[in-house]
Amino acid sequence: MRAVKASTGIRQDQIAKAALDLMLRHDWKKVSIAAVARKVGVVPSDIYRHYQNKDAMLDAVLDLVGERLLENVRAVRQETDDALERLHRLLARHVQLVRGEIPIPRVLFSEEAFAGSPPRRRRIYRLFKEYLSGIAEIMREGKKRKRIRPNLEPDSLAVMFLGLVQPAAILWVMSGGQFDIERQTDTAWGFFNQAIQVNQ
Amino acid sequence: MRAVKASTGIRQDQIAKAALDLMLRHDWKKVSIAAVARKVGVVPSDIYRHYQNKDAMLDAVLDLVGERLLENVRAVRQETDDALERLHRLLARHVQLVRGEIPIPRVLFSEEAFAGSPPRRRRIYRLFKEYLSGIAEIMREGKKRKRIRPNLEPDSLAVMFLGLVQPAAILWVMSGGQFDIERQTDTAWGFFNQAIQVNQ
DNA sequence: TGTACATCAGTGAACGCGCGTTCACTGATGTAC
DNA sequence: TGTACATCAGTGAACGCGCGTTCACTGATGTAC
Repeated sequence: MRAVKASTGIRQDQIAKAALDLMLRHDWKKVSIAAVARKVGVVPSDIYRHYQNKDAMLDAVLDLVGERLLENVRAVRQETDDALERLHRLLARHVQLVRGEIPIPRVLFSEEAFAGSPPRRRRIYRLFKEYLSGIAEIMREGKKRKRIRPNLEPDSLAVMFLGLVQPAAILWVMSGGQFDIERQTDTAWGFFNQAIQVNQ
Repeated sequence: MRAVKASTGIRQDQIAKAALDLMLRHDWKKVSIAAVARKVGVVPSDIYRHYQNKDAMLDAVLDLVGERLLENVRAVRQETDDALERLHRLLARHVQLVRGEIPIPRVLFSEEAFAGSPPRRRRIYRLFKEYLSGIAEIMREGKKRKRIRPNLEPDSLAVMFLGLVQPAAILWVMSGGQFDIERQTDTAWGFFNQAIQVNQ
């Protein structure tokens, strides 16, 4: 049965999302053009109508992921003024992304991140850095408002902040959902929060 | 030129080490039988004399990595009695492994860890867990000797400990060695150490 | 000590599968007159 | 309002490359007598 026509703009988006979704279960190499096409409801060769090749498709997927991460930073900034509360919520949102919609570990620790073409690697590195600097910015403001201890360096602290989720996220994926990521990050947050906040 | 004969025991070891070495630069999928063979100095088909298939080869590689990690735990236990010093040294050793000899991120966060066959995934998960429980054990002893605060839970703390290196290790690999992993882990350790130790 | 045979590691050609990509086509949708 | 043509998304067959794996072989090493 012939698929209903759709404009390239729409299809590009559908394709990127389908690919990202497939990455919940497989890594990029195993996400075949055929599988993406099947999910979108077209035939493999039609993908090439909308993306130059598989590589260009990956760029679109990376954009999606980056967008989601930065969106979370923006959201928690709006939700509250308190740096500690912002971080707490960001952590929760990050966990939600990992658990539900977005295979962050598979995208950010993918082979492409480690050994892809230099421009691709730089792109992922930049994405990572942008997220980190969003986190650092929250911390900087927290220091100014005397919520976070003055002797701590925001940039290093931001990397440590990621360390609160990362091993947990990996254990969670690796265990097939067995590992209790919520509990681990809750505990980790309690510890981290305690260690960075200015004592009243 | 025909390769010099060697016994299967020796070749198996050479092959596993060659494969692990190649993983410093490529992920498992890209580590071809041909490349491993070339590195060992034999012809691709000879690999099958010593391993049933590529999968069996990966098991051997995982054994190597696991062995190195647990070896570090044993070593720092012997070097000093103090829990905090043990942890500090373990962190340094872990960084050394990442930096130099062993592509820990590529092995432990590999596609095989995330989506390999269930037995393979369980195997890597177990390896991870063993390392973690080695770390937790050091912490438990530290609590007993009143070096580590009594209100902290060793198992969660061990995962957090991994969080001190993990993001840094990934940034280091991703940036092609640009990111200053030493500085980051030093800072992170100072922070962590301060937060877990019993104040004198 | 030498000879004959068994054992086993190393070789090279060939096979086959998965999968990304190309290409000439079909048919639907939009637009000019 | 209807017709003709241009544009562009969707199709299916075919190609080619990379790579794991097989297999019948060669030749070196070890061992029995």
